[in-house]
Amino acid sequence: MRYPAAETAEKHARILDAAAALFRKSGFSNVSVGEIMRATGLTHGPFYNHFASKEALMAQSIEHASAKALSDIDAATAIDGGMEKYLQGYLSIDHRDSPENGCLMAALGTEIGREAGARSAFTAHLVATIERFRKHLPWGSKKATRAEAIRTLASMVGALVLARAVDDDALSREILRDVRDGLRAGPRSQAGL
Amino acid sequence: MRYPAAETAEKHARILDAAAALFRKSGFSNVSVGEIMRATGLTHGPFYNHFASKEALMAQSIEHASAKALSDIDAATAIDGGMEKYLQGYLSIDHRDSPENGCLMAALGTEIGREAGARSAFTAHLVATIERFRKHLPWGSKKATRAEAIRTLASMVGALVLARAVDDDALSREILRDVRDGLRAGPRSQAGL
DNA sequence: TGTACATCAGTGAACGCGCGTTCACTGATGTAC
DNA sequence: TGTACATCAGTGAACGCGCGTTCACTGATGTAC
Repeated sequence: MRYPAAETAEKHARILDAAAALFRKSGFSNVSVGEIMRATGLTHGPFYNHFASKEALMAQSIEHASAKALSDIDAATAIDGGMEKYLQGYLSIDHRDSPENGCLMAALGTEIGREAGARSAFTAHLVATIERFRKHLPWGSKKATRAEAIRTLASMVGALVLARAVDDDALSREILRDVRDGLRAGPRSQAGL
Repeated sequence: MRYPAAETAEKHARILDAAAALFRKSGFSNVSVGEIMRATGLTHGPFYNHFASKEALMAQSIEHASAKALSDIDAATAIDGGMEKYLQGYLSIDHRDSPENGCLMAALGTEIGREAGARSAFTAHLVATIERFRKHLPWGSKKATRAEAIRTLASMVGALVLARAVDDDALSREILRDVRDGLRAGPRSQAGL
């Protein structure tokens, strides 16, 4: 039967929401089209009214999650000291335990390189994230270089990936805490080796 | 037909080699038991003479790759300045482009948390790796704390994951270079913020 | 040392299952008059 | 405003396919005598 036009756009958005959450929680290959559609309260058939294929949905769900993630950073950095809070929140137990609402890179990082469509959407997300980090890293504008933004991001993503992969809660918390402390200490000294 | 006893053990090892390489290259769910067996030159049937299930193979292939990876670190650190070379090699284009022979954590990081058997094998690997890093980080024994080892590892894994996920070769090389430069600079200063 | 036979890793057809995707059908909505 | 009908998102059965796993069978190896 025919449905009100307004509902169609809203269902499209609901499919994207469900896909973005389920993909981050379980990985691309462990989530079926049927599972995503069930999560929106529909049967699997109309999926192809909304998306050309599962692969197309992967790419679009990354764009969808990226827009949300970037606006979260923008909201955080709009207030004073917001970036510091953002960094600490990123390396929190809560974030570790809710991949479905969390960082794309930490949740799907190792799988994205294998999906052509996902890769380019992801690249755009990373470029935008680096730029925001560069502008807003809390240790002052003079030292806040693009290289430092990249190093900070790599630490954060690596820490979350390891903290989630590990079986041992004490070790997992230790990883998050150590990297949090390292960020609080500011950029790497240039007087090392 | 019956086969020489010596061949059986050798085939078991070949299955583990093939699995460890294919899993790192394509991810657990994108590699089938048949594909692994074909890579060893056998048909899929005898797989179950060697392993109880695909899931059991995942866990054992992690142990197998871990043993190899740890002995590589040991070999590197046996010579002077070896650890520095190891760190630079980790963040090289070659390593980025050969996940099948490379770091477990960077290749399967986001998938391991979802596989119970793989998780505990991975945890043992991470514990052993952290300990080796702690002992051998190149900026001198006084500053080489466990926390610094963890921070270094998180940076390296994050950098490789991002460098592989990205579509843009220049950005990918920039990520590797920036994190390499950051490691060369030594541990984070405590005089930051 | 030579012969008879039990062993068991490998073969390849077969299993049930869930996947991504397609399609004939339904029927309230939106539109033409 | 009221009626007739074309539209099209949703339904759910069906498709071919590859997956993990099983199993009756094969036949050279290793062993008992």
